[in-house]
Amino acid sequence: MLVIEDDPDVRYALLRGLHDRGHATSSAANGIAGLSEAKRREPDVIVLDLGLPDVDGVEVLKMLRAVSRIPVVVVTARDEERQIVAALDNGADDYVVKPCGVAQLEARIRAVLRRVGDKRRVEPLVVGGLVIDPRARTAVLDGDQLDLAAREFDLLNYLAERAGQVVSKRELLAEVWHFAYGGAEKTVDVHMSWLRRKLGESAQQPRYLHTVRRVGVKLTAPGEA
Amino acid sequence: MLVIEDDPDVRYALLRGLHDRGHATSSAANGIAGLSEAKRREPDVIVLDLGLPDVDGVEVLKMLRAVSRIPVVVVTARDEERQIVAALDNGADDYVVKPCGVAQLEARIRAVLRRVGDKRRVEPLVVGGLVIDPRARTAVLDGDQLDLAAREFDLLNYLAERAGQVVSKRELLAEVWHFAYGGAEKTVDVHMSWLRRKLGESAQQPRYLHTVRRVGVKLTAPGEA
DNA sequence: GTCGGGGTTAAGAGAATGCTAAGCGCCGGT
DNA sequence: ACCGGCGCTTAGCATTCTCTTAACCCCGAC
Repeated sequence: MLVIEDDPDVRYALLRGLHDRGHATSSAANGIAGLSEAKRREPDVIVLDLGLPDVDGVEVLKMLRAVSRIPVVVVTARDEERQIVAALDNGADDYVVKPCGVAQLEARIRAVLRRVGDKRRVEPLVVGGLVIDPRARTAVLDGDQLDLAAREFDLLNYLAERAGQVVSKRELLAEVWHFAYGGAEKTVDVHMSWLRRKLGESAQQPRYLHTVRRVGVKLTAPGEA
Repeated sequence: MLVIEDDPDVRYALLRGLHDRGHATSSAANGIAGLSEAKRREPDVIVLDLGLPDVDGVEVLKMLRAVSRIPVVVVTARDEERQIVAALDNGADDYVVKPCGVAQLEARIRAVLRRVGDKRRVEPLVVGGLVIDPRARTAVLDGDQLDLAAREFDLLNYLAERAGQVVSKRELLAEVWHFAYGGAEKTVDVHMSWLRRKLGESAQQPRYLHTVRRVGVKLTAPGEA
């Protein structure tokens, strides 16, 4: 889910609301950044404000449609009704008139996803003896339910989504902690340690959580590389 | 499909347009007539103009909501923004700003129908020893009927529809309380507490209502994760 | 040996939650 | 119109839990 919206207040409100509902979110404050984000992240849905500072929203939409068919929900202020038509003609999947609540927006998003066939995974993630259900926020290891704190679960979930890949601490700070910049990487170490304890392993004898020195960490099933 | 709209031109335009698209339609020119039509015909959707000659549209909505949960799409002129908020707070499912085309209105109607469509379940919800009948608005726990206030029932029902999933308080405020923005999350806590009492459990010893710290709450059958 | 990374543990600050009680508005009865 | 009850929200306080920071240790590379 990518939100392209210039007003920081609105953007933040949307991100928070959508994140709370279990969407993985990212955002951009203008059209150019939005397009590059869209290409980089390949979100399942894009929420696009028409009133962007740099490029007209409809232009953004055209450029998007030139390369992908990611569903787009357009958000627009009232006095841009002509643009709504243009947006729909250029492949927008739905639109919402501001001001609108997050609930309404999310309903539209759900509807759009349903329409195009929601490919979002609803199945739990499985990595070896680990089963992670993001919707229930439960993690089961070899049949035993793990009791994880919020960050611990988010961390494990993020790594499980990328099982087998090395993930840098900086990336974790950005994606799991939602720190735009900086943040102490040490914090990640601490949480990793706790996670290892709860997974019944240690850094010396890792089973799932592997440190890759100077690079980051990797979650793999035991026995695999 | 019932259209409650005082302006004859608009009314006929809507009726004709909607009829042409295969909806069974009826109409009323004022609030009183609209309410009696709604009661008599039990339409699947109601299109409600806020600017009625006899009764304020929001009042009509309130009266409607007192007796039914038929989806309502509100139609409003531009300068009635406060009323939009009031309408949504009183249970409107969506709104459209005039002037708008029939196509647009119909899209909204479709979206609303789609949204409530899955909710038109006739079967009661069952979660462990809990049986919830949304139509009768009754909840039974282990054979005993629970005496729930309106909000308590809505809350329980919403959670039961998503049994096993974690739901955030903000989502609850949006979906159960119909607060577009903000709202005090403490309110949810209080209702949760009351619900727990009536379910014969406490936060320390939960059976159905589980707190997921920093995320939200989850309704599950006892014994399940 | 020394330096840079990591790993682990400990502890305090701050946030989130649970619950009681008070306040308030709405509605039905009189 | 007045009264009383009920349901909902707000306020406050106690309590629990999480996250971060800080400190110290270990290890491998140079």
